[in-house]
Amino acid sequence: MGRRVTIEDVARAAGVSRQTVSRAINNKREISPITLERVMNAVQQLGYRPSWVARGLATQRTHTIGLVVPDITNPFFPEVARGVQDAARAAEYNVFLYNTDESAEREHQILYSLASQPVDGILLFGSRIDDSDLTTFAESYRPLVVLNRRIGHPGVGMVLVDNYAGARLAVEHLINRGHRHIGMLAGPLASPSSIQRVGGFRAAIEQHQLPLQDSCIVPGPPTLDGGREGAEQLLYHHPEITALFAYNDVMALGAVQAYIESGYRVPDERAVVGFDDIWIAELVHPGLTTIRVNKYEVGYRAAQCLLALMEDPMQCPPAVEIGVELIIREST
Amino acid sequence: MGRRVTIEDVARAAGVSRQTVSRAINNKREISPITLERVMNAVQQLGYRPSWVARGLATQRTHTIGLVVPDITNPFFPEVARGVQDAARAAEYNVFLYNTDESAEREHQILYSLASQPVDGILLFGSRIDDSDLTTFAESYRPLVVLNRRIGHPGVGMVLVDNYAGARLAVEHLINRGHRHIGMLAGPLASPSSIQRVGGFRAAIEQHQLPLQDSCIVPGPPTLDGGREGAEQLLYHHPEITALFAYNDVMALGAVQAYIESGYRVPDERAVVGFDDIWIAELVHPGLTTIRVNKYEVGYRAAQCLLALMEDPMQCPPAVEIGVELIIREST
DNA sequence: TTGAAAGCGTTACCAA
DNA sequence: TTGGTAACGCTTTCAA
Repeated sequence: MGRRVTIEDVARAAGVSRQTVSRAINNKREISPITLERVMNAVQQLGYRPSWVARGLATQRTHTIGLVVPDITNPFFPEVARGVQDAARAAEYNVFLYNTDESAEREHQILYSLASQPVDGILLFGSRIDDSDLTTFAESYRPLVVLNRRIGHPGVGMVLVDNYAGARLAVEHLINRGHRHIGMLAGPLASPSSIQRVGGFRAAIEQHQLPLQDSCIVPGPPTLDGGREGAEQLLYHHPEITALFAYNDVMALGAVQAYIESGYRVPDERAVVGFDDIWIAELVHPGLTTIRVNKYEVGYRAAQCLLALMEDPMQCPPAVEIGVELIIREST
Repeated sequence: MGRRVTIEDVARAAGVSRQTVSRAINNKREISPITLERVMNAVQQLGYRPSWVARGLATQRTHTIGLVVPDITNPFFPEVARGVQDAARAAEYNVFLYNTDESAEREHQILYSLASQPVDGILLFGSRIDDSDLTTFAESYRPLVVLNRRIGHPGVGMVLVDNYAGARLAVEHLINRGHRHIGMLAGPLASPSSIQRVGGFRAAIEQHQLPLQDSCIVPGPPTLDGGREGAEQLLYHHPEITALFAYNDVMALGAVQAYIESGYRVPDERAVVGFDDIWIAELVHPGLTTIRVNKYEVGYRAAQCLLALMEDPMQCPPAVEIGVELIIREST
């Protein structure tokens, strides 16, 4: 292994000062072509690679961002993460990944620990802490971009998926298909996107003057089992419900399973529409009708917003709006 | 925002030296209970959080590992990543995530850049560079754990999925089902796990003295389209083939789609078995017969191995062996 | 265009 | 048990 090659070694080899080496490798142009070449040769020769840690300490910037998601195994997030990575890579940033497991406490821990971590900015997706906590954090902290939350604060960026419109599209589609008793699997109660989707759901139902009891909206974890159990519960308490709008595709898939296991045919007897349009939505049978969200775009644009914010931390960037689209398949 | 609270501020507030503060926050016990308490009070009061960057520069360790995967949107990897994250978190390590896109060149870039990055160790999954490059890298570098490669080098850990046995299990299952003309979708040629799976495939075929032409083994990207195209190609050139063993579940799913679109019934007329047992394998219709790999375990144990290696970088840890299991569903 | 000196915030080493 | 001083490897500031 040997000792690390430092800027000092390069300086000595090239017969210049450390500072000159620094200028050379950072493309400052207050340097003569001849010295530049000499330095670069020495860099090559010695295989010098500047230390990001030392540089980070000197500049107070580490070229690193933290990506916080509920759970990377939730199929919504890998694509988002991919978008983030690609945007980050283009700007030569590294990405730390953290999972909160939908736990506000865990999220707190991570956010708190990130304060001493070498990150220049944070991407917070699927946040479960409450608004006041988040604002406090934003105030004491560096640039931050949040998903599906309105935080009007300098240095904080927002990416907003049009959950409300998406939910309405879903419900109206079900109504068009002739359903009059529609339930909802609401997902995690603490999730802003859940609140927004429930809002759109209610609005559409009311607008069409359909019956709606609160007990027709059941919360649950955004997982296959969460969807299955929610559907079973509704089947038991509200057998009149013939169609379900699910918080996300995974829950929708669970619901379809529950229906089929209970002997119902989908879509003939029971219909289900999901949200997100994860890649398997078109592979399963019946194909899942859903609201498409461009997940890669969510990640990519969030990262871009963060990068801009890190350039100028005091700005209030406009919210990044992500549109949605109804994708009709066989489950409705 | 204000200026950062440093160890100096704490020292002043507590009326001790920086060194004493350092001892206090690092739980060294060469410190009297009274001073410890005084220091900790000051830490609380000022909201002091040590800087990982400064600490990293001083200790030459950043408590960070780099996780390199081909593509986090390939459904094999989120679970692996999750295992890594959980193991890393337990040891208070951060995880950088990088995607190579199955490109050896890109992998090179990442590995090379990681040399100046603040990581204490690297987890390399789905590597596509050749053995000599990898060995060179391992030599000049810090602890490293690779998946599905035998690199006998101090400081390098190995996690080996039993691809060979898995492939044999798959093929023997197909043979038991009465198939005599079996093809393989081999996945990425440069992938060691592909080579191992092809090896197991050939061995099983030969042992049962079944016919096998090289053209019955077609490579392709490990994606849905890769599987679909591979299956179509085989359908065209080798219509006698009634069963397919696919490099992974995603390709297998693509193959099933291709068959169904071409009017074949699965499993009655054509059978397919995959590899990995990703979560949707049991959701699709027909459910996919596959070889189960505990992906979370792969990540978790790889990370543990790396953590041990970072404690003692010169050891040659035993390879971590990951067993596999045949899961029979409706596609065969 | 170049170089010297002073940080950046921490820990390591040695002396008190 | 404590504190002083010197790293760690780089950039920034200012002077030449």
